[in-house]
Amino acid sequence: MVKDSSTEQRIIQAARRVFLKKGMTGARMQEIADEAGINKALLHYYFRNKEKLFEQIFEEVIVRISEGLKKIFESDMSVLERLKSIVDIYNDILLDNRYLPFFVLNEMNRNPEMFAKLFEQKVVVHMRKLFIEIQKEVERGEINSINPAHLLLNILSLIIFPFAAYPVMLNIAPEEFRPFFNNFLEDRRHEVKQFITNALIPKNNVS
Amino acid sequence: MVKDSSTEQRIIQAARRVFLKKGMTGARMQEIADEAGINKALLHYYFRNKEKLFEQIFEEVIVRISEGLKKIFESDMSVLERLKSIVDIYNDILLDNRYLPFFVLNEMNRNPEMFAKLFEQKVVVHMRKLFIEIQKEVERGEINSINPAHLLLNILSLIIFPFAAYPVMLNIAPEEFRPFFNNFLEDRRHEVKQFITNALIPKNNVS
DNA sequence: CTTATATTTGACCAAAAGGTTAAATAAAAT
DNA sequence: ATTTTATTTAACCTTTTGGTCAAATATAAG
Repeated sequence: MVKDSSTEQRIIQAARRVFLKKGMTGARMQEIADEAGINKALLHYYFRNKEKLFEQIFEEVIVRISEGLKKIFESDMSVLERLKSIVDIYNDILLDNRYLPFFVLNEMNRNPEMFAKLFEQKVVVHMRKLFIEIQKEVERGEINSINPAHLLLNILSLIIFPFAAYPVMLNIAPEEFRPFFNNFLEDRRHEVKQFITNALIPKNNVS
Repeated sequence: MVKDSSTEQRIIQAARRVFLKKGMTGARMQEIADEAGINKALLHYYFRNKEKLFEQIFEEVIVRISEGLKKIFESDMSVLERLKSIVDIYNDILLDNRYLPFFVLNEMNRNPEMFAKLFEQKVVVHMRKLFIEIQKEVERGEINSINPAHLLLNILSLIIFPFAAYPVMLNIAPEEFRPFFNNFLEDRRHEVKQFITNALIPKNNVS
């Protein structure tokens, strides 16, 4: 007899929902069990403890994030195109799961070592390439002079942060300004690409 | 006899440290007591419960954040100057307390209503002004066309997110790239101002 | 000095939350 | 059909954690 994969899957899905929404410390095993429609004992039967279950979900998330980068680097594009692809890919991922930014930030802060370790193997290779490419592009005068580390973090910031801040922004925005927030997160894709293009293309380079 | 303000102050300082670092759910009353050099009973003698203590710290934080905005609006500047001032002021605040972004995001997510409510009274007035000013500036062609909501969130993202992401970035950055991360957070001030200036000043407007 | 008031503590309590166990049930293998 | 293995549960245990209390100590007032 084989372990019932549907129950295991239900648990993983439930854990994903709860952990993403509330983080490791905020999540409750009981809540995950309820969400999966089982009891706590069964939850512990499938996953020894909270840590183990969390790690599984966490790794899943890291994989999803790093796969995005990989995709970009398998294709053949200019730096600006690559950067725009990053925007597209991560905007998609975040639209698909709006709690991801909170989750990632939360865990970054709670356990930077684990985060760095998992991320390292999967992302650093690509980051290194991108760093070098950006530097070359700056030297060639194709884009404005900028420290690649700042540029990359600028882009990540522009994509990720708004997903975390959006619910609050919407709440505090007075009625009259609501129209500005229609379709807001979907529009980030376009807005961010426009913003970084404007910021990077040299002024004397008007086409 | 008057309540010993030094003990109360020590508690508040300890609570600030712990809450900011670990958030409401992650913080432990025992840890706050230890950090303040007292025991839990005394902690509860000064502050009825965790919620009350947390609210005090939380409000402090909101006040600090909103005071920054107020300062900007009491002075008389162009929109771009105002936006640059936001960068300066918040970069200072964050340099002074690097856990603030994590804290704010955490609480934004945990309790968006409370956040919105407290923020509303103190920030919305200024936000409304800035929205209108940005729109005017766009209409006059002084800056590139942009939805004010996106622009504001762009700026906040560029300032706030890197403080949360920096420790991890540093960890995963390979040795060879360490120089790019020297003085990183201090440089954000300059980098962000440059970036948004480039992004906002129209191309045909080279001075 | 004595009384009153404020401060501080150790010991304790109750609830929440993670985790275990033994027994029941279901499914597969023989 | 019977044995074996996997799944599921109710009840229970342990640790963590927020919170309380009565007693002790310090400080100020009369």
